[in-house]
Amino acid sequence: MRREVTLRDVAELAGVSSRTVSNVVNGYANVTERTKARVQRAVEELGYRPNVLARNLAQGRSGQIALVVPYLDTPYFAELLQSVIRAARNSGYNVLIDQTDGDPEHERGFIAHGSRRLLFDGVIFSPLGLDQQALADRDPALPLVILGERASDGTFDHVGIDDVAASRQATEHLLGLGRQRVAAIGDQPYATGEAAQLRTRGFREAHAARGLAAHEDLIIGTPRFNRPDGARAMAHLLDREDPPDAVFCYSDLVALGAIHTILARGLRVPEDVAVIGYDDIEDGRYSNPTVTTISPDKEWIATTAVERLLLRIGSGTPPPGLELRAPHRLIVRESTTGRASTR
Amino acid sequence: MRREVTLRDVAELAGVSSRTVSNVVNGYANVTERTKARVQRAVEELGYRPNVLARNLAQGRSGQIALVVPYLDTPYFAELLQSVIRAARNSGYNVLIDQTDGDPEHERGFIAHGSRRLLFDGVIFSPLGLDQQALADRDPALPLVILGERASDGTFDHVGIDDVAASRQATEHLLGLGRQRVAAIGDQPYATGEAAQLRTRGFREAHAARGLAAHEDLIIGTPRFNRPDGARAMAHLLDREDPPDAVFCYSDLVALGAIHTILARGLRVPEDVAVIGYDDIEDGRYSNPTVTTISPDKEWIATTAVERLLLRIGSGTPPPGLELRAPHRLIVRESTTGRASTR
DNA sequence: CTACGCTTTTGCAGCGCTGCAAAACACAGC
DNA sequence: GCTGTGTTTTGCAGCGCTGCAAAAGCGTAG
Repeated sequence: MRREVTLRDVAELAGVSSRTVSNVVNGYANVTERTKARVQRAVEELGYRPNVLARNLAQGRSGQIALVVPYLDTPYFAELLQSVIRAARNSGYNVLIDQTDGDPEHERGFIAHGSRRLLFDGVIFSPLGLDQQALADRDPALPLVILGERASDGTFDHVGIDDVAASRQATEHLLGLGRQRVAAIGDQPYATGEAAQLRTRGFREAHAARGLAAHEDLIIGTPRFNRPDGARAMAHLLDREDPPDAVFCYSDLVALGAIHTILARGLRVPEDVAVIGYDDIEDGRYSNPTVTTISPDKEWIATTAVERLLLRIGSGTPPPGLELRAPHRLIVRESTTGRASTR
Repeated sequence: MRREVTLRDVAELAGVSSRTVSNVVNGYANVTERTKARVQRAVEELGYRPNVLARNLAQGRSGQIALVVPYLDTPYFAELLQSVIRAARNSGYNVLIDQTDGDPEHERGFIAHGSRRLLFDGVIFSPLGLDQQALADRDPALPLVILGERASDGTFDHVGIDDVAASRQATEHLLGLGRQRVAAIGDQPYATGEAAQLRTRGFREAHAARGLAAHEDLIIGTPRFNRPDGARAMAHLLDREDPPDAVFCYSDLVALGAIHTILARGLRVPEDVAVIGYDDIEDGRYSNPTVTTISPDKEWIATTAVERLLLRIGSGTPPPGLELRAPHRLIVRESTTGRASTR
C-alpha cells in the first residue's frame, strides 16, 4: 500500500511552498495564473486528493451535518432525508444519519453537551419525545435547527408548517362534506406530544368555527403515528356503539392503517367512513382508496433547514432563532370524496 | 468560546503523561488500577471528551462507513438503512448516507479511485446501473460489500437473496392458483439490469418446470421499480386484447402501482388479476388488498453486510470475496388468494 | 535610487491524537 | 547484588492540513 500523495509532494514537484498549493486547491484569490497553472499540472500528474481528515482537524470542523430523526422507515422522514441530503451536498456538506427510535434518552444525548461533537458541525433535529429540559441542557455551541412542532426559544431555528391551521383545514373539509361524527386519531396528551396537541387544537377549532362541539370521546390517542397504531385505534372506534362517519388521522400512515381496518370490516371508504391523513407520502397517492391529506412542502422544509443551519454554522455570532412556517395545502383524494372525484 | 479540554490537560491534572491518559481512555490493558482511577477522576473533573477528528487523523481512519443506495424514499432501502445504522452503531461506526439517483456516473464516482476517500473506511453499496467496467476501475484498497444482484468477482463480498429461486417460487405460486396468463413487470434487458434479468429467468423456469411456455409478450420492462412505473406497465397490459390474469411484479412498489391501475379500471384483485410483489415492505402489509410477496430477510442482509465490511476494514490482507445468500420466503396475502385467507 | 503600498508567496507552528520504541519499574531467581 | 523477564509508563514524532504573520516581489511615486 503506497503512501497517499500529500500537499508537500505536489509542492515539491511544482517548485512552490506547500502553502501555495493549499491556496490553489482551495481557490484562494491572490495567486498568479502562472503558479496556479503550474500547481494544477502537478496536482493532476500526481493524482493528488486532499485529505479530508487532516483538513477537518486543522480547521476544527468536520464538513458534516447530522440529521436526527425518530424513525427512518417512516416514509415521511425518508422523503425528507432525501431532500436534506441533496441540499447539503449542494453546499459541500455530508449528512450523517441517526435514528433515535423516539427514545428521549437517546435524543437528549445527541444534543447534550459534549456528545459526539466534532463529528458534525450542526444538527437538524426532528424530536419526538424531547422536553423543554433537554433543550435547556443542550450544548449551547451546537448549531441547531429543529423540525416539527416545538417552538423556538430563540436559540435555534424551527421549521414546520402551521399545525393548528392545517388541522383546522383538514377537519373543516370533513365537516364540509356533511359528516356528523368526526373522530381524530393521534392525540398525545402528554409533555412530549406537542405536535399532536396542536393538531387536536385545530380539530376542535374547526368544530367551534361551525358552532359545533367536537366529540371529545372520539379523540383517540396513539403512541406512534404508524400503520399498526392507526389500525388498532380505528378498531376501537368501530367497536363503539355509535361509530364515527369520518376520521382525521394525524399522519398518512395512521390513515392507511385506519382504512385497512375499515375495509377489513366490510365497510366502505369514504361512504361509511371518510378518512383524511397528514404528510402526503407517496403511499397515499397509490393506495386504494387514495388518501386525502395535508401536504407540507417537504422540499421547502429541507432546503430551508439546511440553509439556516449552514448560516448558523458559518457565523461567529449566531443569528436569532427564527420561527419558519413552511407552506402546506390540502390535497383531496378518494378517501374523502370517493372515486368519482379523481377521474 | 473557551478551548476544548485536551488529553494533555487531563494528563497534567492527573500527573501522568498524555499517552497514559490515551491508554486509559481507550481501555488499554496494561494500566494499574491506581493510575486508571486517577486518570478517570481527572477526566470527569475536566469533562474531557476525545476529539474524534484528531483521532481519525492520527489513525488514518474515519470510523465511518458509507451506505450508498439509489433511492432513499424507496421503503425497501429505508428499512434496510435502518438496520444498517443499528448494526454499525453497535460496532462504534457511524453511517454516512448517499443516494445516487441511479446515476451510473455518480455510482462510479463513489467507489472510483480517490473519490471522497478517507471520509469513510468502507462502503456498502447497492448499485443500480453499475457495469463491470466501473467495478474494475474501482479503488482496490476500498473495502466494499455489494448488496443486490451483482455477483462477486472475488474482491468484494456480495449479499443478496437467490433471485432466480425466489422468482421461480413467486411464479409457481401464481401458476399453482390455476392462472393461465401470467405477466411479469420489471424486466430490464440491458447491461445494468442484472437483478431484473435474474427474476425474469426464475419466471421462465417456473413455467418450464410445469411444461409451459412463459408468455414472452407479457413480460414488460420498467426503468425503475416504483409505483408510477408499475401503474403504467399495468395499464399497458390491461389495454391488450388478451390481458393477463396474474402478474409477478419485481418489487412491492410496482405491485402497488399495478393494483392501483387494476382497481381504477373497475377490476378486482385477485379475482380478475392476481398480483404478487417482491421485497415485503410495510406498505404491502396494510394496503388494500394486502400484497403477497417475496420477503428477503433484511435484518440478516444488513447485519451480515456490516459484519463483513468491518472484517474487511479490520484486516490487513482482505479476506476472499464471499457470495452470501440471505434467506427469503414467500408470504401469501390477499392480492393472490383474496380476503378469506387472512382471517 | 529609495520609499511605499500592494499583491503574492513562504515558513512555521500546531490542530489533538496515536504508533513506536525506549525507559522505568517491579519482581523473581541465581 | 546482579541479571533477566514482564509489566507499566513515557517521550517524541508525525498524521496532512490550515492560520497567522512575516517575507519577498513588484510597480509606481518621489
